Amino acid sequence: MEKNQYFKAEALRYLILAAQRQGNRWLNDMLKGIGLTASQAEVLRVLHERRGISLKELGKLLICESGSPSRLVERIVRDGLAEKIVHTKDSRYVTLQLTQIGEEKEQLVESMEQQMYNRLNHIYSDKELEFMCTLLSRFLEGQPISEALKERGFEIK
Amino acid sequence: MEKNQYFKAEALRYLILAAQRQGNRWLNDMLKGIGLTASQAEVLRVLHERRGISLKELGKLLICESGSPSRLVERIVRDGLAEKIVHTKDSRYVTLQLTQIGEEKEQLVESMEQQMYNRLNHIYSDKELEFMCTLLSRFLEGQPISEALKERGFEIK
DNA sequence: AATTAATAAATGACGAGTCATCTATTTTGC
DNA sequence: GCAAAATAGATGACTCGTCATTTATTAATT
Repeated sequence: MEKNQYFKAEALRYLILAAQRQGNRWLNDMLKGIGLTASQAEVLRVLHERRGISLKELGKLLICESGSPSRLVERIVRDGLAEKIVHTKDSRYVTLQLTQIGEEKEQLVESMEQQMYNRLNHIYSDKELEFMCTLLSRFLEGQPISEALKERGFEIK
Repeated sequence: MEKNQYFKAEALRYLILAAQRQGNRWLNDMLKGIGLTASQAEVLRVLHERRGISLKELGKLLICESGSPSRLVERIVRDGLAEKIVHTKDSRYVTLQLTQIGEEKEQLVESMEQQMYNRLNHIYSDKELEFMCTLLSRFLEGQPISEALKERGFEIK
């Protein structure tokens, strides 16, 4: 029944890719209703939790993007969901703050995400969720992205 | 220790996203050496296995893209790795074939992928790989992408 | 104080991804 | 045979995602 030594590793690779894409499509389908994308929604959630952080700090917290989220934020500002405030003491920094509309949309994002999490809770038992998280964490150990996950509180211990 | 009912589901969501991104960066780093992207590499692998399939059939087999891979293939043809041949009986169809250079690069892709699979085999036991595949398959059950995975042979049974 | 380093953010360039729409061709149903 | 429906692929528009480079500002070095 064994194909070759790489069979399961390759299957895992494509299953992770497929799961990420599928989940993204679900979320984007819901978010489309309020004119947001999954990446923009992640920014709103982070800015709601940590008002006044800089672009650089935001970048270190996002999972959806590894570099500087300049343009992601640019579109969010353009759409009136957040505003940039140049730091008074060090004008290299730009701090970010959600607008009233941004805060309102953030609330809607939360409820949409919960629909997705309900779905996951329905598919998987608590132990299964935990086991998958543990195994995926092992894969990411030592990578820069692990810092972001840790900062965001997604540590499974 | 429980944060809230959605904590693990949310962690899983972001861990899958992070793992997909991380794996993609690894692969792209390697592939950059031969001027390819991970998506292009997937196309080469599929076209190597199934010579002469149409764009539509290719689209149904790819995990990296859900729609029609018109432009992905466009760039591969532009770079001289494959050629399009209009079907003689039904000129709506375009069939695809790797060029000599395309075949050579496909071989290099295989060996680079194996490096990644070796890494996965080192991180995980056989049972762990299998369990993760089983659980991720459950998430994708009933979704169109499952057909692609099945066609590609990534069924864990 | 002037020059150099370092740092934050913006920008250019490119290739994905996705959805909607358009074009060309073939099938179908009468 | 011909108009309508179906189908394959191309294309437009938009947003990611990533890397490299540039710009502006501050910190460090001499």
